Amino acid sequence: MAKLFTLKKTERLKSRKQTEQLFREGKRFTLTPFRIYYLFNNDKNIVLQFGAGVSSKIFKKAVDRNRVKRLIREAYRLQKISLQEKLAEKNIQLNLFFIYTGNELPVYKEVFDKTGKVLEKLLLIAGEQK
RNA sequence: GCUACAAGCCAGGCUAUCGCAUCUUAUUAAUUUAAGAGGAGGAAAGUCCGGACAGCACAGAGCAAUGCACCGGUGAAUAGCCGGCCUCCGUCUCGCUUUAAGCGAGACGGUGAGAGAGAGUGCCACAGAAAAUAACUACCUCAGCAAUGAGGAAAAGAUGAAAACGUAGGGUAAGAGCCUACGGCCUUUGAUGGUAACAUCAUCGGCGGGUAAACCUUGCAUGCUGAAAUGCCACAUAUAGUAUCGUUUGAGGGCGGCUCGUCCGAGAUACAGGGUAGGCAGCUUGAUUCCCGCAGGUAACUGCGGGAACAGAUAAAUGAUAGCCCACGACAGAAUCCGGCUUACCGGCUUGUAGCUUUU
Repeated sequence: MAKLFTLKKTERLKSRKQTEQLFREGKRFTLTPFRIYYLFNNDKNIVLQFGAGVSSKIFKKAVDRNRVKRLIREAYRLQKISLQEKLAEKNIQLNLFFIYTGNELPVYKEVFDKTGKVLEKLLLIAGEQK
C-alpha cells in the first residue's frame, strides 16, 4: 500500500519545457490569493504534476518566498488525494501551477482553506473531461 | 551585585504526527521498499576588494584606459590585517613667561584617498578695497589756491575658513626680508641613528595662500570572460534557401581597446526558417574551520604534534501543524569554492577594563 500524503520529485513539475507549455497553452482561473494554471494532457505516466511560484517583486526577501512556497506545497500535499484518484479513474493527466498573488505573508490556515477550494474546483473541471 | 565599553561565542528548546532532497547498508524487475546518518548563516546578504579553478589567448611596439600611492611586516593575494613614522585634533602631566593666556616637552586617545601645488591650466561661496604677481581708507612725494590728479609704498585698518613669515633694531620722503640679530617654515648637501618611512645636528639657497575626493604630472602595477565558465555522453538535425563580400588582387578571425605589426586563413555576414535546451562530471575535504599542547614573533601570523567538525539542491531539499517550557525568538535562506571589507540585527553567555554600591 503506497503512502497517501507524498510529494516526491516525480509529482512536481520539473521540466522547464513543460512549464512553458503550461503557461502558453494552459487555461487559468483566479481564486483570491492564487492564480492557477492548468493543462490536461495524455502522454505522461504521472497522473498529476504540480508547481508553485511567488513573484519576487511582491516578496523581495528569499526567506519570505520560501515560506509561501512551503505553505502552498504543504496544503496541496495534504489535500490532493481525491483529485489524484479522480484523474486516475478517468485516465487523464493534469499539469498544475500555483502562483501566489497576495501582498502579505499568508497564515497557514488561510492557505489550507483556499487550496482546498482550488482543488474542489479542479475536481469539478476534471469531472467534465472525457 | 549594578552600569558602561571592548573582544569572543551562541542565535529558542523538547515531544508527537505528516512530509522533502542527499548519502550509506540491505532489498527489489524497478529510486521499489526498509533502516540509519548528517541536512543553511554570522552575516548564507551587498557584490565593494583579493585569490583558487576553468576556457580562450600567450611575436612585439606605441598610444590610450583602469587601479594603487608614508614605511616595514604578514599572507596565496588585496584597497584586508599587524607594527611603526609623519600631519592635524583632544585630554592629562611637567617646565618657562605670567593678569588672562601663550609657548615648549612628554604620555595617552583619536584622525588622515598620507606622492607632487617649486611643470601648467582651472577654481576659492558670503563678506571684504583686494582671494593672487592686491592700492578702498589711512601714509609719503610731486603738481595745484582748492577740488583733484600723477606716482611711491604691503608698515596700520574693518572682512573672512584663509590676507601675503614673527619680534626687535637699522634704513627711508613714506615704506617694504631692503639690511641685521634672534626665532619659525620650506628646500639643497653632508654627518649620525634607524631595514625603512623618518628623526637629530650642521650647511647652501629661499619665504606672494589654499585646493590634486578639479583637470593634470610623476612612479608602480594590470590579458579578457566567469559555474548560464568548461569537458563528456545522449537525442535531434538542414552539407537546404535568398542577398552581399571573398579564395593569394585575401573575405573574415585571433593577439583585452585603438594604431601599426604579426599569425591563421576559405569561408564570412545579414534575412527568413528548423532542431535541442535531457543526463553525468565540474560539485564540495579545502591556502578549510575550531579546540588543546609546545615553539618562534611586540603583534598580525607561522611551524610541529594531537583531537573534533564540515549541506550539496537544480522550477531548486533542509519543511508544516499541534502541544508544553523559557530568556517569548531579531536580521535573515547556501547555488563553484575560499580570504577580507561593508551593511542588517531581539536577546543571551563568557572574559577583560573602568566607575558605583554592599558585605566581611
